[in-house]
Amino acid sequence: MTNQELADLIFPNITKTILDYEEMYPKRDLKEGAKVVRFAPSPTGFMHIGNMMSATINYVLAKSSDGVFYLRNEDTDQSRSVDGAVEFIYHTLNHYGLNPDEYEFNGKVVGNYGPYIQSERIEIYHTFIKHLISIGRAYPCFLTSSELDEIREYQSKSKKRIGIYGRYAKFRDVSNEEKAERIRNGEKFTIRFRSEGDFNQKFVFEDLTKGKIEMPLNDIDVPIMKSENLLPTYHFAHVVDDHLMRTTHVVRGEEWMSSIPLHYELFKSFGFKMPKYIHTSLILKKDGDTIRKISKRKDPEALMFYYEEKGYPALAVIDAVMTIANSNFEEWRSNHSDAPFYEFPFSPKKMSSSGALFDLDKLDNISKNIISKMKAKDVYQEYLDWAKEYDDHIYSLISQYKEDTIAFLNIEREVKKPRKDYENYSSIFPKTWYLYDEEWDRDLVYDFKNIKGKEEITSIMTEYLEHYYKEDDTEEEWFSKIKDLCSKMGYAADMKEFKENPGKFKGNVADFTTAIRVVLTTSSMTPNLYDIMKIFGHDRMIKRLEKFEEKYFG
RNA sequence: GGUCUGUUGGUGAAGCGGUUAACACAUUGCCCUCUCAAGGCAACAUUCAUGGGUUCAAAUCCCAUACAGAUCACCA
Repeated sequence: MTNQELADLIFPNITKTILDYEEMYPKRDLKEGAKVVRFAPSPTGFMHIGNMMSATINYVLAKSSDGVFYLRNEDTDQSRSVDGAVEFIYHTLNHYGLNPDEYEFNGKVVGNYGPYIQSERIEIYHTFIKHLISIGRAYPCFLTSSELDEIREYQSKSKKRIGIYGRYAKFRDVSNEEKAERIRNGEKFTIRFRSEGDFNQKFVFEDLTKGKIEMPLNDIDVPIMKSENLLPTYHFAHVVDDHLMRTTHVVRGEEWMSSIPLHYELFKSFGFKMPKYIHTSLILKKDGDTIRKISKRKDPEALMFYYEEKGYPALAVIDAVMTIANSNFEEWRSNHSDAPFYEFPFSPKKMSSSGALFDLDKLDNISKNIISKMKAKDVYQEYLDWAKEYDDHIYSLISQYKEDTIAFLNIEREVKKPRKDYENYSSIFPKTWYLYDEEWDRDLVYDFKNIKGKEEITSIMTEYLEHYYKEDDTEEEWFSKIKDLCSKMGYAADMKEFKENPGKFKGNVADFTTAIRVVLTTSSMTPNLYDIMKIFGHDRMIKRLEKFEEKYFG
């Protein structure tokens, strides 16, 4: 029995040839140097920061070369697939502006190289497997899982290399007649690649970030098709898909590095050119004294949900990821503060070859800078969008007090050196709640620092409101009045004077304004008092004073 | 155990045979200041995992050791 006959027996319904697919998916007509890249997650878990980094790098590579960025759903492991994972991937790419040029979602296919969902490509895989069987480079293998276990156990006990190779590849040289017989008897089988490599020979592989690496040739007969669902394994799908979709650059995690010898041989067996590879190092996490791979279970910040829930601006997350990917991104960013991130000249060579810790402090810093440069109304809008999704109470408050909220967010904004108070939208409310009258029902804690004596505080406030406050004072007028009243009541209006002679005064301007500030906000740490008073206006200040008296005088 | 990769301060890192070992974040201190935030100025690795070697000269080249990580599934 010939190999071709065996192939026909296994795949009787496959009539196309690999040449048919070559014609169906011709070389892409792109300009010289254009990169074709893909983001190819498997829906076995939710999108995490490592995926995000890979997607971002892919996007930059495609955009900066006028290439193509496509999305491929690697769903060949259907038993482990997680509900909602696919939706979340689309949502996340969209949220961060990493929209693919080609994709397939909810029955809609965009692009000429699909299907973009692996489970829909089964006929293609079978055609390619059939081809391999017909040329003697693949064969059905009837090893059961318990036999496989035995082999593995023996190998590890006797310290031999683990895997189905050489004499362990029991069905490699069994006659086609016997194989056909077993198939006709309904025996389950997997299709294995028939390796021709010699483990003692080396070849040189060039990774775009790690450089030249010497590796042994593959000699393992790996499964390329699973017996259960007849879907290909990752390795085989990678070769077929990235060839047919004309991928030029594969960006994937470092954990794939060690299957390079296999992929190398697989591509060679078809006579296909290998794409270029960028193996990215893992994102690590410091856990006490040890450093380990970031974990979806232990580290909330590993999953992309975290950043949306906290309300980080999408750009901040992208910039933080880019900073890890290429450390010179930061410098570029400071010189091109308004340029889209994909204009950054990303270089795979500049990627760190050791794993990086994802630094949340750094993210906060990047994010504070980004938010500080936004216009108040834009901050408000994003804050509102965030609240709508995650906090009904805040949402209704800030909708109701839109003008006040924007005015508050505008304090010391749009100046050369704007305030950097907020690292994300969830951190705004804890710092601004006192703006809203409704919030003053809570158990109030006033933090007065140096000013002691509630009568003193009340008289400062009363005095100020009755005789000094004027709605349309400029900031200069306002402050000189504060100083006047301040010295009239025995406080030093001038800080230097106070420092030279502290014993002469009850306190200084700072203490004096603290009293006002805390009555109005309960906090000694707020933005510019003048601006806050402007927002409040006379009546609300009176109300705040009443609140204060209620609390301390009953 | 096999195969690969990596190791520069608290973190991310620059560095590519001769540098006071950049820069950013964090931290600390001072200044400025109505508080805060910001800003300004400082401090923070005598040393580049360790041990050898090459060299007039090494974080940079070579070798060994240690440690860390990845992988060795009909998971991706």
